[in-house]
Amino acid sequence: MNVYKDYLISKLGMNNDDADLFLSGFEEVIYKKGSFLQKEGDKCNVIRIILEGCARGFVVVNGKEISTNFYFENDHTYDYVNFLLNKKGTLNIKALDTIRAIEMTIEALEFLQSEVIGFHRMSFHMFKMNYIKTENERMNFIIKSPKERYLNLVKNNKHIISRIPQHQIASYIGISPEHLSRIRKEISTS
Amino acid sequence: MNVYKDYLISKLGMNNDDADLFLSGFEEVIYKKGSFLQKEGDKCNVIRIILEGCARGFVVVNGKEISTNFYFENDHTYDYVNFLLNKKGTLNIKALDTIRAIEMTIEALEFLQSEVIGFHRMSFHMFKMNYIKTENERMNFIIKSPKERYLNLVKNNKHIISRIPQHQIASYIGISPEHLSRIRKEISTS
DNA sequence: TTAACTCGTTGATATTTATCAAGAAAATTA
DNA sequence: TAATTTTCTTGATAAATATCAACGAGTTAA
Repeated sequence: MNVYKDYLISKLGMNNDDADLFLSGFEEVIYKKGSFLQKEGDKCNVIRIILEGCARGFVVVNGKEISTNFYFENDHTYDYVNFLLNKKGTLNIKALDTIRAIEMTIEALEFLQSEVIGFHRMSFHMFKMNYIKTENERMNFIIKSPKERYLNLVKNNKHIISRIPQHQIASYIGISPEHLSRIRKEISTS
Repeated sequence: MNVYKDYLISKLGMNNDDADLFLSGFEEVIYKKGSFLQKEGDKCNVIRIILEGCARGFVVVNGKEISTNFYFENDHTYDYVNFLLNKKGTLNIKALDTIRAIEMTIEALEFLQSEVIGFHRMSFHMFKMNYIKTENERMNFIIKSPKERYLNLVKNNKHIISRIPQHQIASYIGISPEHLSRIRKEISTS
């Protein structure tokens, strides 16, 4: 967990003791490549942070898997929307590599948040960062063409380009795998 | 401001005194129809809550105005993403009606949030609700067709359908005004 | 009241994108 | 290594969507 502790301290500004207290609520878990971290219909009652490996969030529409998120080191993987709405999860999350993660029940997290104001602030902060990402992606669907959305990933999300299969990236930016292939060809010959 | 006070108490669970304290930081402002609440490049240093009327957020791309948000009673209209990133606003917000709103500097808000833990929790809560909306819209771009996105508005956002001109709704769901017109025709004859 | 403007619709056409089918290249497994 | 599966590419065609142009109905403003 030390990698994540470093992240809490250096990136999120926690002090050493708070970081230890926060991490004490977690348990380490391994997911094998191809296994599910979460299936559609599961209750979302655990928060999960990836320490190593990456995962893909997807929904199944007309028998096809459509990617909605990718998760990497230090990312949270839980279905926050359905947790907030107290509904069952609608998301599948599958390991693309062997994953090492830490997990805590949401009840434990909420207790920490209510007892230690620093945690509450930190949760809010992490949430804001996540919001910025989501809002930017939403705006990109309104404003940009598929080609521009792809170039945006190339520029700002190299980890997605380098670690995720191309056909899964395609659905993430809202196009077919064939079309993404042609967009890439067009880019490379210009 | 009493309408918004009722909203704070009944919908967001604040008590009477906290609601009064919160509202004491605000000043009431009127915007005439067609005027700008905010222009691209403005510093985002004020939070604004609409009491009456509605407004449209848009960006200009290739000389065309593309709608990115609509704001109604009780909505916040500030450019949160650019505020968080400490950048200049990228959004234009224009009054579609005469608007009555209340405004507070962000510094004043942050002071209240740091002094009164209830405000901090409330801010987080409002933020979460906003996040759910944004994330759902992002997912709709990935998963749903333009027709389905429009039907979704008809079902869940009647205030948008009834109060916003159709060609502005079109860009909001990522299509041309002509295409939305044809989608509507198709729906009405089936 | 007339003139100008906004809004929605429709048709013709061009462009973009999806779908279907096949195969090559790369990675994984037996 | 051979076999299998996954991934990516390409071509042909179909479907979806944008663009351009025109028009009429309402609204707003002079």
